[in-house]
Amino acid sequence: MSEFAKKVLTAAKRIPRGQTRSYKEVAVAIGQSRAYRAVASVLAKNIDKTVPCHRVIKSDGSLGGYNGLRGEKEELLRREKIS
DNA sequence: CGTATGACGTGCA
DNA sequence: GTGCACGCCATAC
Repeated sequence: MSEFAKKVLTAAKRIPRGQTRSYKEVAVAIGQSRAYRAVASVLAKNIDKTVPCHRVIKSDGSLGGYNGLRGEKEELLRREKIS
């Protein structure tokens, strides 16, 4: 796994439960603020269960994609946020 | 090695 | 406020 991907996954793991971070914020967190595109690509191809990638959303607050694991990103996030 | 694609973001109409 | 087009980085083919 590339270091970049590792950083992305780590950043995602650092996201507190009940909260969300935008792809751009994650990119900035790993030191590559302009790689938010790559962040999305990495997360898309690396569906790691150890990573709460469902907490990573778009900057405007939209859920974005999240396809692989459940497909119920909305409900999952909602449950975490409300709790 | 070069081209195309994607869970995006920002700007302009 | 919504929609379209361009730009960005890394990965896949």
